[in-house]
Parts: sequence; C-alpha cells; structure tokens
Amino acid sequence: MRPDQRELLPRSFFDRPATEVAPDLLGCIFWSDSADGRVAVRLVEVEAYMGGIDPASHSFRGETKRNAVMFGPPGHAYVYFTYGMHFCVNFVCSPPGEPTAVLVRAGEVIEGAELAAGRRLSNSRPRDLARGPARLCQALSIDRGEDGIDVCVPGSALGIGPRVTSVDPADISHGPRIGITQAQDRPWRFWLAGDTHVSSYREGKPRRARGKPLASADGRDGTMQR
DNA sequence: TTGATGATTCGCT
DNA sequence: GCGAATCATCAAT
Repeated sequence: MRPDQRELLPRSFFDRPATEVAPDLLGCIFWSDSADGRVAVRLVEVEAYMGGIDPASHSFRGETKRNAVMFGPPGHAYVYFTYGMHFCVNFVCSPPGEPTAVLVRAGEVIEGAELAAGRRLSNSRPRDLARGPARLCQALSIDRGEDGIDVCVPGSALGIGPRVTSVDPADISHGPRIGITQAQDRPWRFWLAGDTHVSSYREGKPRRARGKPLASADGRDGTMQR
C-alpha cells in the first residue's frame, strides 16, 4: 500500500476563512489509512464554522482543551465527541489564532466500501455509509486518536486530495447549517445539488429538559435514588 | 461538584 | 415525526 499515491491539497488551500475553503472542498477526495486498508470518499456536503464571529462555533467562546486544535495552524483535523456516542471531523482553516474550520458532513465512498460497511454497526447501505458527519467518521474509523492530525503531509492516517472530476460552480448549493440552535440564519452549509449522498436538512431545536422529576404532587419524594 | 446540553443517529409510532 | 441513548465538556454553584 502506498499512502502517498494520491496528491495532497497544500496547506495554503486551508489558509483562508472556512467560508471560502468549504465550497472548494466539495468533490475533493478524503481518505483514511489503517492496518485494514484505505477508505476514501468524495466530499459532497460540508459546513463552515467561523470562530469568534460565529455563535454556533465551538471556538466562539475562546480556546479550551477540547477545541485547541482549531486555534492551531490550518490543514489539521479537529475531531470532537458529541451526544455521548458520536465523533465529527473538521479541517482547520485560517492562520493560527483564527479558529475557523470546515465540518465534513457527508461523502460518497469511492474506495474501501466493504471495509467501511464492516465498520458500521447498522445500516450499511452504500448510499448511507458516509451520509452524515458521525456516519462518515465511523466509515473512516475516525475518533479521538485522529484529533490534531496534519492532513497536509504524506504518511498521515488522514489525507485529502484535489477533485478528480470537475465540479460546476452552478452545482454548488448553500443554505442554513444543520442541527445548530445558534446562528441558524447564516447560510454556511455547502453541498452538491442533486447528489444522493447529501444528508437531509433538519432544523436544530433545543431539546426538552430530561430527567426532571416534574415537581408536581409530592415535593418531598425522599426516595429519589437514581 | 453539579447540572444542562450537544455541529447525531437509530428505532419505533 | 418523536424521543431515547449516552458522556465529555463547560458554566455555574
């Protein structure tokens, strides 16, 4: 196996605001290498997160241990864990200190489909292998171990290369991002119009508070174990 | 320390 | 269409 057999996007590609990088990523090839082999996808859906000016961005409220990678140099992978069970991956953009990034939301598996399907717990239909940010991470076997990886140097477990087929700018659509409750008006989600591997839109709604005893009849229900 | 919540997915109605 | 699953993170206590 030759990890360097595909051309890599240069770091300069990512050294721009995420809103500029995002549409240019559509159609590009994103892959992961492991002992089991390579899984590669053609990106069809991404979202831009703009740091300090974007309330929906993890970096909006400053640097923390979790989002530190976003504040570093461009061309690295920012991987985070959410909902107690899922991982999502971003490409860090902009110069160091400017924490913008592009969330990878969906792709079409073009290599290693069998390996990807084996990693999926359920629903391994080809169309759904990498349809959704957490599914895509599962298909590419991305988790905490990949946080901070440099995708612009040969030999990394993760790599990304240029388009192998051209993309007509007219085929790139954009609109509101999915699943967020802040800044829902910013049209920073980009996708390839008509591509069946793009996920479907869901409005982000705050969920009802859980586990609240719903203090009603009995204020002092002393037996509140678990 | 505690408590609320999340850049989601899956299964059931 | 709706809610559960499930836990790391962060703001508030």
